[in-house]
Amino acid sequence: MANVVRGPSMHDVAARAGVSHQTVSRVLNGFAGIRPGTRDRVLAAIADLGYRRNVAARSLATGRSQAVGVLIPNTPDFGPTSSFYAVERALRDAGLQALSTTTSNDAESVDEALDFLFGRSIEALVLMAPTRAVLDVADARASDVPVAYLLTGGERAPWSVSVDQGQGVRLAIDHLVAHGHTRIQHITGPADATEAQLRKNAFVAETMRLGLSRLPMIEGDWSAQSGFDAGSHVDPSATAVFCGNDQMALGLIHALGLRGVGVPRQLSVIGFDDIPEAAHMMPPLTTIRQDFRRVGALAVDVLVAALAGEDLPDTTPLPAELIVRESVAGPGA
Amino acid sequence: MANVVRGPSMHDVAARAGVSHQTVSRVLNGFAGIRPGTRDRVLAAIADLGYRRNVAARSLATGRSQAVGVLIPNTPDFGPTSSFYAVERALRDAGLQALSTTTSNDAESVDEALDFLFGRSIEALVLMAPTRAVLDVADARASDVPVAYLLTGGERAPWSVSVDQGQGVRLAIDHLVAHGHTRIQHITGPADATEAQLRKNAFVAETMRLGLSRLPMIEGDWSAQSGFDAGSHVDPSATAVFCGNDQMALGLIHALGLRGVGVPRQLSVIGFDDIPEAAHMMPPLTTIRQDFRRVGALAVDVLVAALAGEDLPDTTPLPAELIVRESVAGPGA
DNA sequence: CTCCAGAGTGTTTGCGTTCACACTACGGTG
DNA sequence: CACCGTAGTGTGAACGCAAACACTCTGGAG
Repeated sequence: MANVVRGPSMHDVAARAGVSHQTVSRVLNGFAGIRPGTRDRVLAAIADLGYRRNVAARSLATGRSQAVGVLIPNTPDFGPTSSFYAVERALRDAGLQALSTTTSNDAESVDEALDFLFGRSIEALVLMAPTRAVLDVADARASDVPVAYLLTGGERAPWSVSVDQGQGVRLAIDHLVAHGHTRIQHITGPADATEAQLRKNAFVAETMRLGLSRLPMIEGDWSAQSGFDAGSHVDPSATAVFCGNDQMALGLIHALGLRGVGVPRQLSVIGFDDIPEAAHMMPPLTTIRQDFRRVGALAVDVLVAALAGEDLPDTTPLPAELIVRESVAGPGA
Repeated sequence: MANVVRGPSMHDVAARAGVSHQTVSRVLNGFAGIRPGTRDRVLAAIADLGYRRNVAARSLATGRSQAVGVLIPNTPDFGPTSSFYAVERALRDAGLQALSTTTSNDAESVDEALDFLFGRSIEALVLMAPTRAVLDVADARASDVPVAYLLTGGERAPWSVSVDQGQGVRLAIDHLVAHGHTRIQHITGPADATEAQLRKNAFVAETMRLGLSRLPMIEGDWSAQSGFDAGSHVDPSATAVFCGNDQMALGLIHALGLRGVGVPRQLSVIGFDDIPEAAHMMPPLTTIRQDFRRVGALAVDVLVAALAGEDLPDTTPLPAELIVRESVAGPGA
């Protein structure tokens, strides 16, 4: 305590401006009813002294932290990262502080991360929960603050913000079908990932609805490497593959190339996400775009509304968008 | 203030345990000289009440925030993101709180971000400064806290943590030369990016040292799209291209493919960074790997040492590593 | 001229914690 | 047996701010 340099306090500012510290507080908080001359003197004193309000004292006095926790999966993937950046920005714009922490998907790690966040008395939480395990851990602790869910694909509505996975999948399948494909195989994301399951379920539902052949699914883990590995398990009779994300599509196309299978000449491939690299893969990848930034911003809107006691904004899942490039052609074209 | 629910305080715990609040504090802070029985009673009371220490009050009393700011460029690229996650993790492991905020590279945005961070009275700062502009803004404000620099490529030593850009570039050039290339062209990162300039300078130095042909440089902006655009400006006499990063290499290879130029048959390409997708590009990309996570962790080590008043750890730039794949062959192979 | 309303400002208290210091009880020493 | 050191614990103040309340002017109505 002794060796810590403390900056000027309100009292110092007040002394210099010849007013009371309360007046300084009022100026700072934009209260009405301050004589312009007084306000100017206070402002000048603040500038002179380089005064900054002490956040700790403020939050102790008010009992509010102005902090919102953000739990981020520790994989530097384009989607979650984009959403996170959007969340951070929106939070700051709303005058809130983002308290972010990364975590792996195991229960212990999540629990520890939540301990950290709740320990800093966050007022709300953005939970990026790619797996049910993460969701379960979070559910296990009664949270007295509002929580917005990301990456859960609509689960926990209306508190979840998402892109409509089912609609995105249908966009993909219908595009393949429009090109004449009936034997479509699916490389899924990891079994524990909520969005992977949603895409898988939607894939099954849509192929059944359209009466398409049912080919075995191949499970990947989102990584390009797993897409590559999946390449050796592609059904010989398949004419198109719907990949759970773009990275796996990249790996798959690599593997196919090694086996002399041309995309899209011999096999069509469609991805999901539309990462920036998708446009420059060989061939450029036809895929389903998700607006990650918008999703992140909307999550903050939800929390801000909740904190203000207002009605929540509309959180029906946002539409995905088909991006047509060159990895899809007719079967046997 | 009235409508805010406040949790139990030290006094509540003390009352329940039949001790003074000071004893509770001592137990919490792990002071020696507490009778085991007393400690147990306090611990039990804490558990019963679900007591959590109030961070605001603590930091007001100590004058320390335990918070370390992290300034992140708002581009969700693999490298910075990986480093950021490593920083966040290391900070938490060190008992510090990461206060992260993203920013674009313009002065105003950076200034605003720094306002935010310093306004929360951070004790140290991890500055991810990809451009000189960011560095300049940060320099303009006298910071009384230690700052660790990332992405500056060794500038601001010993406070900067980086991968040795020069050595990485030499690795790349030497690899190309070993394959018989003498006409190597360079696609640079954006002119304002520090690391881009370092790579460029190292490229010039190394090609001169080896007496290689001097071909015009092409400026990109790190994006795959800019690499693609660069494709139409590749010198016809070049036999190899050294790309400032992997994404640009991806775009370049795409553009070359469109013009019927095979990689590496007709032109060799080498990247930089080794993003996870590099292994599955067509062809798999030979590139220079940077250990982003290690760099992030080391930045925290620097700050922790500085805060503890200890000697700084060794921050000589870390070595880059050549990853040989298939995008490099002999000229006219 | 007195009174009152209200604009503008000051005073006091409390937020939950740590720090500095004070106190108590107990055992050993001279 | 008085004394002192020390282990264990308590007391009061301070941290910087916001909230509640109290005060002092000024000008206009009566």
